Amino acid sequence: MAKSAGVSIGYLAERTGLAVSAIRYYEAQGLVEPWRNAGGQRRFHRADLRRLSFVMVAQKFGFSLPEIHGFLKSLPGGRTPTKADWARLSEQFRDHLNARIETLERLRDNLDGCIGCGCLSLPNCKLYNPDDAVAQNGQGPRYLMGDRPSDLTKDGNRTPNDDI
Amino acid sequence: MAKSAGVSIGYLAERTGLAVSAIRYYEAQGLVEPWRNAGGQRRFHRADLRRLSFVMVAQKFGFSLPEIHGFLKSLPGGRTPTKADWARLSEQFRDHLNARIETLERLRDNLDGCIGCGCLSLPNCKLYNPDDAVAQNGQGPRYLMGDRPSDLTKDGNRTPNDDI
DNA sequence: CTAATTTCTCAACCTAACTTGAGATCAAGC
DNA sequence: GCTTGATCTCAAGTTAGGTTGAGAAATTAG
Repeated sequence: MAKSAGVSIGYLAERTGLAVSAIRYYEAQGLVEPWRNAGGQRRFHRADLRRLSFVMVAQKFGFSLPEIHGFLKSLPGGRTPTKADWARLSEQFRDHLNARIETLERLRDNLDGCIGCGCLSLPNCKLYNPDDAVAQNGQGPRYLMGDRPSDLTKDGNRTPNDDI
Repeated sequence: MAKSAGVSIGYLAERTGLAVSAIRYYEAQGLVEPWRNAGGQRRFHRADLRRLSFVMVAQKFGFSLPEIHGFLKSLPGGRTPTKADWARLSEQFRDHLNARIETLERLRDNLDGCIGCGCLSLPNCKLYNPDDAVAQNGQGPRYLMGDRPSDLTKDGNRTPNDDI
């Protein structure tokens, strides 16, 4: 059970293709927890190679680093994902991915239904529904196309075709 | 043909749901081009309501502001999109969306094929293919999981099961 | 032993799409 | 005329996921 010499950050960088700076950043985010050698340099477990690979795959599936942190913490003892862990986690991955695919398909279908409908001017346009937002940028616009519900009832004297 | 009084930035903000600051930002990006009144305040064409709506929809479909700028500039005379313009542009939107959906589906299918395969350790894992990246963040890791091709041939003395 | 690599820390920079704040001016209602 | 409220400019801040650079110390190669 003696703690082996461990591997250097440069080794992990070379093996994973990650930049050294990225690995340090991941440490800052709590995704890996190296110890230090006598000279103050980071030493990693060999298993961190798998851990970092897991991070890379999870990122590819659209998870944020905090979410990935959550996955890793959810493992018994915070261990590096094993084959069995991976089988369980990959289900979550697929659900996540399916949800994203569905959102995009709904958006596409609404677009199809909107071609030639004069769309951009209609309050009842399906693209109007804010809940269907792709929502990949947290701070995007809150409404899609004017006419908040209260607007129409409050403002009586507009010439209908004057707007938009 | 006299230039009408135009509408204020606050009016557009209220009608579109955009923040005033966002509309100013869009102006800085060249998406709208208001003129100024005597007091130096911005005045917009009513048609800019449709123009901004177009920007919002296009964003929802995953286009960047520079790309949207390109769409708007491509219109005859740089005009605000008409119904016919919209029909043409929406085809591009759909193509864009379909491409994104396909990428995600490929990723999901590769995941399905990988469950239980011990995946994260195999250089021939399908998730390894860098070209399949979701690529929504421009500066993600360049390789997925260690073992760059040259690595295996160069480094002769590794114990196979020692890695990852 | 010396030179060349690595690694260290820490702050600053990067992109995208905005927001926030300060301090000043403009426009509108009474 | 006066007081709100809207608008103005311009710089700086925000989030995510890192990168870059400076200057110093550790490690490795020969």
